[in-house]
Amino acid sequence: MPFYNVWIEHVALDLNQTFTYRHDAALERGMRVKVPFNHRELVAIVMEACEQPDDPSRIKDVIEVLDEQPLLNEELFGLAAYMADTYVSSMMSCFKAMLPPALRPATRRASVVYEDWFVAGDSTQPLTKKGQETWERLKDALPMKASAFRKLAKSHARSFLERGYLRVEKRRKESALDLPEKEDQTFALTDEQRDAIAQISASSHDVFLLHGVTGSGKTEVFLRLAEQALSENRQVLFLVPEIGLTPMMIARVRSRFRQNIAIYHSQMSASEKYDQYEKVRTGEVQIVVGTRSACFMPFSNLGLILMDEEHDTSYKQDMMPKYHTRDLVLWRGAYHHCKVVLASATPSLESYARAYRGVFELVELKQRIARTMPAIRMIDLRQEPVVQGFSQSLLDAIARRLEKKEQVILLLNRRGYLPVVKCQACNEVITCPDCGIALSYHRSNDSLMCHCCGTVYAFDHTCPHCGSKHFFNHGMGTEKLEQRIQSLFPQARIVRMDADSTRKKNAHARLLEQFENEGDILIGTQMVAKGLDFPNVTLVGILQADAGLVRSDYRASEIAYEMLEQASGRAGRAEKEGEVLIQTFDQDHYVMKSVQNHDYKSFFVREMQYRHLGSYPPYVYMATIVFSHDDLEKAERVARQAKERLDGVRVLGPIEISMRMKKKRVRLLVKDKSQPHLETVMWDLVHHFDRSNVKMEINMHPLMLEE
DNA sequence: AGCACGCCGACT
DNA sequence: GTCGGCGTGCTC
Repeated sequence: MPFYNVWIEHVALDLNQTFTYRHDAALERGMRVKVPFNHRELVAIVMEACEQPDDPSRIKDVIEVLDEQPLLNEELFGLAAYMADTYVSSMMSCFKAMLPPALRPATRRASVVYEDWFVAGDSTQPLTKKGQETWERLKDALPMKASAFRKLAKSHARSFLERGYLRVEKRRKESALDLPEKEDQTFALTDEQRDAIAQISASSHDVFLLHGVTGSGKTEVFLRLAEQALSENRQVLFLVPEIGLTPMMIARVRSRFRQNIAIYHSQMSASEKYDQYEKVRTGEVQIVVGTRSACFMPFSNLGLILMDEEHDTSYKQDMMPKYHTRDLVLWRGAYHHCKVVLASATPSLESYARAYRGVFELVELKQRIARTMPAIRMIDLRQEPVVQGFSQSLLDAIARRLEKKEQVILLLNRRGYLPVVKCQACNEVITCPDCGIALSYHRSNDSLMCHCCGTVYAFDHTCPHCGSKHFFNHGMGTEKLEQRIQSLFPQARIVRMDADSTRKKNAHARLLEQFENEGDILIGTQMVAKGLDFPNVTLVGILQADAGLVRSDYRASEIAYEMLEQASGRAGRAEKEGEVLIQTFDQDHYVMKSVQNHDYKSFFVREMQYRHLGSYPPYVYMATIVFSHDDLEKAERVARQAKERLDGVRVLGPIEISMRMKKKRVRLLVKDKSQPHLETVMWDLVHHFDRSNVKMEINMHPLMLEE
């Protein structure tokens, strides 16, 4: 049959349909071809052979076949279709997300990137005195990247080359990430770990939620489960939120499985990604450890999927297609009839709710290995004054730890920081009378705005509860904090970690190493709350603990709980007993109470009531639609027209949100009890709504409403 | 998406 | 008279 339906290269939703071309030789689904399309040549992916169309006069010929073998197998084709449906995206955008860069439709073959390295040559030619010194200093560091050597040797590199001290060698560009080497250690299992493994192995369920407190030895459970799958000759997918944040965990998995493992993450070069992808496809490796994009690896015989820190928001992609890794691995797990283990010390409400209802099987690890949970102490800021961020209690505690040569982590909570307005006299936050949500302050026009219904209120600088005119001034940077703590403890060696200091490649890992080896105090934003495991850290101090609680986002409490609980888990991870101090204005808040007792379940129960009352996930499914245009009026008008069209679902908005790419933006929030119904309604909008030049972007199941 | 076509204003 | 601005329509 010489006719084929293909998906063309464009990712636009307007072109989310197959086109028919003619080709006389046989083509297989998943091969790339080059085709003429609207005055140009495009790459396309073959979907299927088809009958001769009704109007064959328009049909053009395939220009060239680009692959001998299909790039995507039947499973991955199915996954693309599921992803496109679920996230209201085009098939092509899904293909592009799934394939490593080297194999994406527009690229012809894997491009291998080389870079210059210097290796030592054997030369005895004379050098200048300065040159000799430089050579002595640097020769032992060879071989080394040419660019790095040039930086260190200043002007000498050229003369070294000319005189034969250096030779240039082309080497394949490698990942910028250095993972630590680690000796493999197999730990004896505790009874609890043994039970967890036995429960998962013996169960007839497919999906598990492993709820294990920080330090309960989840990694060893993962490794044992992986060993089991491997012994049955099946492959293992091990997902982590960000490679850079869990270097020790990766090192442990790698040291256990050595040659058997592929690592896949966003910082790798295109050719490295391609290599790893091929190794999985050919079955050369059996285990893949990777970040969210690793969920597309071409496994043939998957036996186990592990998803660590399943609550982590980096599992949700924020570009089209806006997929959540969890949904995709559940689909793949079902396809391969293999077990999926979602793990976290602070599970997402969605996952825990499913475990609660028995959709997933709950497995718990309640005890730390040979240690107790750290003691948590609330410092009531209504009783004790804060001076430039610190209470006296916290400063005393820091001094005690430094004296004992132990390490301290200080966390400044700025997550999702929105400038809410809180009264100094009565401690109330100004809220929207219609929505009951904290209003956020907008400096530009000195007004208060509700990010739920979009109403703007004038701010008369008077508390509506008590009439006071004094408000708390939230807002302190890590830099200021560092200066302050340095002046109080001049001897202390301080490492600061925030978005600013970690902008450079590998800065993250370098700063952590610096802290572990020669630091006393680590100051950082919430990024220091995740995954770190330093045995000598015995005190964790949290400043502005309630900054997140008064956020207008419906997930504020969940995020705050997660942050506090994860941060507490950083203290006392070895034999030394840990201590956590939380500075709060609101120690009776249920988030604070639950954290203090390490009681996730009580947090869950309270939070679910709130979600139920407000009609929020997991009780409803949500989607946002963002309209963007130069002209705000026009974007709003089209948004209102779209709202009219959305039938049988609840729609909130439109509200104006922040500008992006110089475009004004407005947002609709859509809610419905049925996921399939929500999908149907959104697809209907995409197909039949005339958005007349206004860009429309859909985000299904968004995690962040502020965009 | 991205290109051609078309219909208007300001220049050699 | 033409060059080029970007609105509209179409793509097997």
